[in-house]
Amino acid sequence: MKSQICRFCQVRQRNICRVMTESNELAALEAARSGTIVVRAHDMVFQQCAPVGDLYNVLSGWFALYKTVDDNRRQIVALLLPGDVLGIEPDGLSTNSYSAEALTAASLCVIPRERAADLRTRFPNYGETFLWFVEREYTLAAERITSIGRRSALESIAHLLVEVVARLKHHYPLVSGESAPLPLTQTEIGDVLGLTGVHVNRMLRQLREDGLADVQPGSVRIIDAPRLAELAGAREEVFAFWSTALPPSPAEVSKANHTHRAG
Amino acid sequence: MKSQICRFCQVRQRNICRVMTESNELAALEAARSGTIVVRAHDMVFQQCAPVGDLYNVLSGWFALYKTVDDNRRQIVALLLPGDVLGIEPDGLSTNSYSAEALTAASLCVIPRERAADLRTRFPNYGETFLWFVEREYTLAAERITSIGRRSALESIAHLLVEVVARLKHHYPLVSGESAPLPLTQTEIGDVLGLTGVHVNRMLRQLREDGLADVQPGSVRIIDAPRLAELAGAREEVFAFWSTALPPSPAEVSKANHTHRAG
DNA sequence: GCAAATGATTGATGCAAATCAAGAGTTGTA
DNA sequence: TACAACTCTTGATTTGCATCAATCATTTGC
Repeated sequence: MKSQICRFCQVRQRNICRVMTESNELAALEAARSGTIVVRAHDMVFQQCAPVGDLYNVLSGWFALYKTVDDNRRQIVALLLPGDVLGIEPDGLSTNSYSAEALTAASLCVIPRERAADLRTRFPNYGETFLWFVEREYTLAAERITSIGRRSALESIAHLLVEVVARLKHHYPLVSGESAPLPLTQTEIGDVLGLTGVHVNRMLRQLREDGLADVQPGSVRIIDAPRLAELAGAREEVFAFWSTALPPSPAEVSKANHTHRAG
Repeated sequence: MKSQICRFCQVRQRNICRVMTESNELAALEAARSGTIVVRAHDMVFQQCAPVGDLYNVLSGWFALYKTVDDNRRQIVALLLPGDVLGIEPDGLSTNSYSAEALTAASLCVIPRERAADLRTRFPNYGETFLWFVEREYTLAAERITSIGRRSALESIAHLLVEVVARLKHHYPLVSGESAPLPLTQTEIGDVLGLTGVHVNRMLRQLREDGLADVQPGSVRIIDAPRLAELAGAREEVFAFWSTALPPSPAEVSKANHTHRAG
């Protein structure tokens, strides 16, 4: 049954919807969503100056959010992985402040913006979880600012690799813990870190020669995790958070939703 | 009466609390807050690796959120003005991901973190407004990433000046619209944009010589707003948002809180 | 009212990363 | 099969910004 799709959703345990476990909550989710979008690699989801549209949950694939300064300067402001929220914009902004495109073949769960607000209001724990995901994106953005502003090219690339592998562990308990998909071209890595593709190439070669990490088209292999993390200036605890942290547990959630409905 | 302080709060119309207008809502705010903190310029509010503490509303003054890479590299990830929320961190992170310090003499309204969560849950519109402020910070962070990553030093300084003046208009309808306080040293401007103080100095001189803006210790004067905005690559609408946008109006809010309590 | 910081300003020099250029693989496709 | 379009790679050159260094100009403290 089409209307029961949320019950069988593969990524529900890893995204906002995880706090919605009871049958009326699942029904509310199913009523709120307006469909699924499947896109190919390099398809654009929405564009910077277009009117603000729907919200999305990333079901599969990678996305890049980016801003264009002029025709030949592009800055990726966020990388989105399965479970992440796509379309964060403060209410009152009439046009998107960034563009979004798929980096790989991907799929999205579509939630009209006002229905998401309705869910947050009716189910406070859904609201709390939504907030948690936005706060998490903010934390990543702050880290990115630090990389671009004050870390050397080598350090910030190392940091990005460690970050991505940590975030991926969220979704795929990797066999070795040292290898992961990385569907980014060198130019795209440059667009994330404010560098040119040429320079990214040289820094990747150095990481390889130094025996820290080996980036091949489509994948990363972490060779010496401790030294790579040290180069990245990584705080152990923060990466642990990215790889394991989840919003408040379903148990807490359902309790709070109950409390609220009862009060 | 001490317990009635929120009713007379000067910045309430400009911060999260603006949606709490009815007397039970104000009472809830007053019960939630645990006090006011007054700090001097350069006082630290909390430090990067310390356990996550309270949430704050900025009542007056400016604050800087920053990360330290090593002893001699510092990156300011956000500038906070009156009305802004201080202490955004996703639940589950046990230590702060950044430090916070006052740039001027300033004051903060203190809200224990779990009580803020309680307010969001009990008053869904407070929750929506809280989310709005976090989303707004995220938007600013994305813009900062773009400045540092893909704009020249001159462009990103121009952008910062336009941004700050726009955000200040929120609070102080300025007489001329062209002049504003800017309690940042040149080194601090550099720490915001990933530049050295020396280079900031040269770029500021150029802005002055080109007749775009005049930054003096403690203040900015925008001389040619259109040309400065063009140099900044500013989208008109976005700056308009920063200078005027507010979260959902009290009218909408009180309606929704009612609806929810009734349902 | 003098000393000691602190911040602003300017010059000289060095380097990290951009830009320009060109060849080698790869992938898609006509 | 071959052509077009990417992507990766490497070398040569340029440049924007950092670094080092010194001199002023303001504040702050005693």
